[in-house]
Amino acid sequence: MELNTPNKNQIPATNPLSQFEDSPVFNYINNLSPIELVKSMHNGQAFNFPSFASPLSVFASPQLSSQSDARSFMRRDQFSEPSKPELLQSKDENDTSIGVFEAAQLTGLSVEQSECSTPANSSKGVITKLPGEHMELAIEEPDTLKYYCASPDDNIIMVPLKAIIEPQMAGDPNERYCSRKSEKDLRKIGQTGQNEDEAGCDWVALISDVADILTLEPSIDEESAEKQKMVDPGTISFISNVLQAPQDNSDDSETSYYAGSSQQREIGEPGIQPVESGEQNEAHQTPSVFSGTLPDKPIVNDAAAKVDIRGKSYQSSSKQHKIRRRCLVFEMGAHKKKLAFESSSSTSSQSDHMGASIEKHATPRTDKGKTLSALPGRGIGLHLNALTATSSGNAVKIETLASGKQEISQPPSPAAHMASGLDPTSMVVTEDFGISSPKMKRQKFEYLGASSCKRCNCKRSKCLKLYCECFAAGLYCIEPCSCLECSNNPAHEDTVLETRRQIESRNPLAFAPKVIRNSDSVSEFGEETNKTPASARHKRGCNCKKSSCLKKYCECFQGGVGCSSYCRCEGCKNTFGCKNGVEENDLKWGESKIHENTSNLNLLDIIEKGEDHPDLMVPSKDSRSPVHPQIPISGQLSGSSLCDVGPSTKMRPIQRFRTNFFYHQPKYEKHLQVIPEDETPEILNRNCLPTSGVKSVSPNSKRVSPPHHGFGPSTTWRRGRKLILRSVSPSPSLNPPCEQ
DNA sequence: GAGTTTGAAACT
DNA sequence: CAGTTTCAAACTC
Repeated sequence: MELNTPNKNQIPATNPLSQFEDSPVFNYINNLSPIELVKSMHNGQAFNFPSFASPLSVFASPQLSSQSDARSFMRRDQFSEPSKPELLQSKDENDTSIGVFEAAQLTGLSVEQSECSTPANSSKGVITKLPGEHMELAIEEPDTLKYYCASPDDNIIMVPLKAIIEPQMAGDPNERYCSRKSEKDLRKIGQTGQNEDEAGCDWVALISDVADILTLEPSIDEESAEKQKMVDPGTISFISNVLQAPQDNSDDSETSYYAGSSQQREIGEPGIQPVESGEQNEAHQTPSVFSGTLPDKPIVNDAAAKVDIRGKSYQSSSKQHKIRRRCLVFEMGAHKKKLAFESSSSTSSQSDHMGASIEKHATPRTDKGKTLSALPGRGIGLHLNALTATSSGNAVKIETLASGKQEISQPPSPAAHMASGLDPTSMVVTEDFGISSPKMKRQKFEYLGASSCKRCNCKRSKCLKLYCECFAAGLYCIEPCSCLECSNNPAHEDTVLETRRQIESRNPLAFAPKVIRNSDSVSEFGEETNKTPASARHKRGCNCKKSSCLKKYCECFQGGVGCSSYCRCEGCKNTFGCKNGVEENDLKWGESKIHENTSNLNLLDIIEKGEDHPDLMVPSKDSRSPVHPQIPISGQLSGSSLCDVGPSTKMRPIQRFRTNFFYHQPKYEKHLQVIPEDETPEILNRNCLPTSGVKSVSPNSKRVSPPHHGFGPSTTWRRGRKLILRSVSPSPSLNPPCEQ
């Protein structure tokens, strides 16, 4: 996060941005969210993440607003000549700093692209290239956003933002160089707080890649674009689109997949070639990773744009639906790690953390029915959900297979670490398709406990129910699966999507990560919950009766998290600590012991729920209270808190997003799935209610309902909680670097 | 590998 | 919403 955080002080006085900073717009934006505004803005701005635009849509009528923004963007784009003050002016004119901002950034993308592709004439690049296809693309994005806004699948949207940006920060100098050409312009356009030169460069670079795709790829046919527009959101989210990240420079063309519709486009990006480098790849990885997990279309798009990767993309000759199964597996063993990083051309850039890398897998792998090469070492299964718990700064590795499959490597989440006792730094998440035997299958889950690359064995569900781990993970079944009559495959995509939709309609969180980190939700509010050892928990909690939560029957246990007050388990002996952990930790911090281990009701939990439970923020139909207690009572809300966002969500979409707990999730993690799908907006809105307070517990359900107004005992508790939290020093392993 | 246990998911 | 059934993973032998 540090990297991402723009440091104005570091900006040279001569930096052109300084002028920009003086602008009212800049100030205004800055004021909106003092903390990391820049970052968030950028993140949210990611052009290829239509979902970002969704802030508006999320809170209001996504479609309209999205399009509106888009149009505005287009107009602005035309206006926005890189070097012209007009941009600034337009911003000033613009009522919304954010909306404009986004537009501006989008424009910036175009600009960047133009310049990169045509260095000679940077200023003209934008206009000259916008027409035609580019324009369409720009417009199209909004549409996509629209879908995302409405789709429950949005859950992941926020993730990519940081993911992308941050990696970019460490981007390749070469790339920066390219970006720099237009950097100045970009800054004028989109720069709000990102004054830091390097950051700016990276950011620009990121955009530029996207822009490259948009502008450089003449081959993109309109038809495809149209189809994408038509794509069902659910489809997008479900399908495991994969970014192809060919890293071989030798590859002349790169393929991007518009997974959103399961359709792919082939995009040649010669212009990006120079940029491709290990670092570059690294920078791009993150997005890629998320793309796989997230609602696809936007991300994929982005991924395609960003991921200049080597490795052959999985292309379909006839725009077939490209669906790939993605699996995340922790690969244990140093050699694996080494492989992962060495193979990637980029090992380097991320100074303090393992570099993310995209590597092409030498051994071709294929989708179900084809031979898969086994990876060396023993893999630890990591469900996508597991990513949610990953601490920021951890390297993410995406391994793109020749067949189009991707491997995503990522250090295990804290929870996983806790569960496994493994050194986070020694682990790499790798997709391992080679594990097919039951033994191996089990091994996958050994440490993380999170579901990982699933290989189901369904016999009656056709792999279209949540019983099926593949389906539940949003993956198509692949060869290693032993399922019968499987319908969870590209051939039945429609069915799969429809089923998914149905399930989501029943339970919007059905495909959400089962394990979430508390810190995610709370960080927003200035809490340090993530510093609590037991910072992860199961979304719904378990209901174990006989396993004492000590076996993998228990989802909490399996997920490597402790049981929480959400659990209805009996005789819980979960060693990961949540229930116990909370108690213990709190006690350590001086809080009086309030609850029993197995107690279903405990004030700490209640409090914790109120503060830490993103998952509490569930759809209205969920019995759990969505109200976030912290806001009203604590009075500690940061300026960026949800409440602060204020009524003008429209005006400040990004800000609003920023306040979203998702947004604050550590860079590479939670976003992927932690982000609840549609409910996010609702949640946020509710959270803003000033009346929300500490939740009351229902003995039976262990669910809490928000007290209405009033600072009763709950307030006290809450306060106690806060005090405790403040006094506690974060656990390094669990605490991602402070974003600030 | 077969059978049992377990608890989530689905159903009523 | 609670109780029951179905299901497949986890587990045991």
